[in-house]
Amino acid sequence: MRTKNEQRPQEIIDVVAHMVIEEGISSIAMGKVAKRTGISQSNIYLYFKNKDDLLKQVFLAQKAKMSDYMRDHFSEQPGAIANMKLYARIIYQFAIENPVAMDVITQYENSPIFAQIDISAEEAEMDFDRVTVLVKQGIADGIVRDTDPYVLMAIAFDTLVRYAKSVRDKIVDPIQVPLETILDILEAAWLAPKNR
Amino acid sequence: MRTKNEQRPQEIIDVVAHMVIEEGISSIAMGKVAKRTGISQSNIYLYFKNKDDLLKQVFLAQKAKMSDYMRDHFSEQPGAIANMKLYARIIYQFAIENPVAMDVITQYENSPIFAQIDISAEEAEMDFDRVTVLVKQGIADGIVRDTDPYVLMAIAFDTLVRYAKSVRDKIVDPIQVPLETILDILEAAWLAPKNR
Amino acid sequence: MRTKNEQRPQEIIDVVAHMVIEEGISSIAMGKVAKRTGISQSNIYLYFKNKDDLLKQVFLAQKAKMSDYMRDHFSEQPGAIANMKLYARIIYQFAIENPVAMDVITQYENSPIFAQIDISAEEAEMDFDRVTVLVKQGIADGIVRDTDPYVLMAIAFDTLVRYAKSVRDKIVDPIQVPLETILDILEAAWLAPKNR
Amino acid sequence: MRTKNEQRPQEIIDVVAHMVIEEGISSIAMGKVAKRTGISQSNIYLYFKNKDDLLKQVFLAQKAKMSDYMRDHFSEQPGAIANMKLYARIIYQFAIENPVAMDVITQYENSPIFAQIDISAEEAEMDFDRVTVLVKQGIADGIVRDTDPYVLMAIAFDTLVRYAKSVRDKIVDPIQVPLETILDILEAAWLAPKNR
DNA sequence: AATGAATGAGTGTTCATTCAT
DNA sequence: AATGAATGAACACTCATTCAT
Repeated sequence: MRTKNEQRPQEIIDVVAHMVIEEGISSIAMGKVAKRTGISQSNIYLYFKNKDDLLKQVFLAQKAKMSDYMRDHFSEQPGAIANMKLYARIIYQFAIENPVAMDVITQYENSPIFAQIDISAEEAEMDFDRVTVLVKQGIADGIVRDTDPYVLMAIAFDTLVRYAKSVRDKIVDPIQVPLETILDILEAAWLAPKNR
Repeated sequence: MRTKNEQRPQEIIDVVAHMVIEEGISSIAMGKVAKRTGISQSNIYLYFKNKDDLLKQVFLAQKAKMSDYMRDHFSEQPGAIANMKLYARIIYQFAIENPVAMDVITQYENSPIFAQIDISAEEAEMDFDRVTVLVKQGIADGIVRDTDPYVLMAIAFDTLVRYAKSVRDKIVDPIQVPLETILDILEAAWLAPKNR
Repeated sequence: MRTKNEQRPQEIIDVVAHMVIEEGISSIAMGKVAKRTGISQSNIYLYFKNKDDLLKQVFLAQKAKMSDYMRDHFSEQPGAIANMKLYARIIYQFAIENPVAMDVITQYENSPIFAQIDISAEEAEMDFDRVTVLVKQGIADGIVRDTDPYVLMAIAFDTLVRYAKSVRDKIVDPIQVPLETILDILEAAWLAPKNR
Repeated sequence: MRTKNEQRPQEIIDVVAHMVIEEGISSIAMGKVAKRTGISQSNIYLYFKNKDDLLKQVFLAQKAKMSDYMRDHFSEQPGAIANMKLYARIIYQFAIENPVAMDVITQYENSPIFAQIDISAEEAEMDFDRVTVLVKQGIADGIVRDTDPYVLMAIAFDTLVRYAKSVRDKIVDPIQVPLETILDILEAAWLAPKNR
């Protein structure tokens, strides 16, 4: 028998990820994927059950990339705010280093296709868990603003993603508005009122 | 004699906007649009050059709706922060009152379709112009944090959109985290450090 | 607007009927149908909801052909046996004159595809109704063998179909075994034992 | 050493026969066959030249089953009619005991696939040979109706097959219309007119 | 102006068969 | 001998768009 080409599924996923940011999820077509990867259309079905499965795998691969990146770079800091800042910093770094992955993730999360594809909730949710515990501690200690940690983290996430994208698209100049400024803004937003 | 035809394009746009949030941009089909509007398929081409044009008009219509809403509800307040808060409040109100329009806007802005369809940059950009002047004044007065106004307004925009969506999706409870809390957070983010 | 080509659906049905006897139901493909009719594949869907619908219409058209033929040629005779013989004769004549229709009908009725396609029972059932009443009368009069009329008619139907097919395929020589012989055999089978 | 391989072709044939009556010839797919038998898809081609060959072997196997059954159960009786009745009885019994085989046979014989697959005429023809000799003797003796023996036997065959199927499908109640009635009908059909 | 008819290109998916080991 | 990998051709069906009136 022929030996299996082990890298192929990953290769396909990578190609589709690029196609997603180039043309959008909605115009991903199995035929185009085949053409871009140079394998026959029917062959894609050896690795993926169907188109939905392929799209799901593409999304999960990017999520995994981000999770791995976070795991590799995050280490607990002294103080809730320091942890939150580190978290934000890592997201930015990831967005800069992996623009494709980041774009794919945000595009999926804003697409109704995403809702149709059956992705279990835990797979889909932003992985705020680890830092959320620390945020809660910060709130208990009176350092962090006493409100839903999800809201605080979401603000950070959205802001960093937008910032990274703006920098990439040259809408914002990172010299004039460096990452540190964004982190300062977020710190101000996070801090408990009495702590200012 | 008022002809029915002049309403038709708007009617089609409204229908498509609803279809976009129901099924996503990708599954908009001219045939379905024809069926939903009761207009013959070929007739759509009397009002729109092609599908891309239709989708573009749909997007621009929602943008216009938001601009109109802003114009109708915004009135200059004393103090930069008050203006910014009002601006944020209006965005939230619009998102709540016009979920379809808001969804369409964010869906488009996160999709490369957006880039492919020929929309001139000024049409696409968030219309921060009016409040931007006031923000700049606030910065000059030393009240508002001295950084790119676009960044400050984008944080507000993204945060409110996410908040409105989270409320709608019941991820965030508006009783526990009321709009005022979000505005407080934004105020903290906006204020010049020395003003805290 | 273009004027509708009214004959097209019928034309398609005729072509498919011929394809059925040439290649079998199972190898009917929309692409082949399109090629044979000379219209574009997508156009078939203007006239038929889908392939199942097309196959169903093809079958029903042949059934209708047979029903019409029976209606046009059957007239009540004096005596049950005379009626049954006339019925048998008409079936034979129809099979000879409409070999395609007859083949399609028998092929459908022996195919599991037939079961999958949703054809209401009354549409599918052999139309023995009219003659059945007369057979029952014959039984009541003691002329016809006292058993299920369906069985008696089915024997006639199967026998005539086989006979017509055998004649066509030159397995049986109609000079040596004329239709009258078959009818004699059937008469013997039908007659009540005491009437012999 | 008995190798497993020699049973494999037969095993495949049996599986396909069942699939034929479950889903019809048309939906037999080599992939499905492989899955059902647990043999790898490409391995089927070790035993069968191609799909047509497989289908042909399936058909011939059922024919052989019927021939064997006939050989095992038929024994010459005194009197032509007795022989013919026994023949008919055996066909019925076979149809009841081997519905799969019987269904496959009739499904094939009513399909042009049958004609396309290269099956030599003698393989395909109903094997009336043995009893035909006896029928001819009956005709010579003036007991059996003087006509083509093939016609007489075909009537019996078709009638029994239809009867068995009707009983199975509960269209005919075997209590109300027992096999003996069918045999009586056939006897009446067979007998030379003067012998009634 | 208005529209039903028409279609070629494309959609996702399955399939019989061959290849390479 | 045995089999997983691979594929081109086909499958049913949809679509954006144009045509003819």
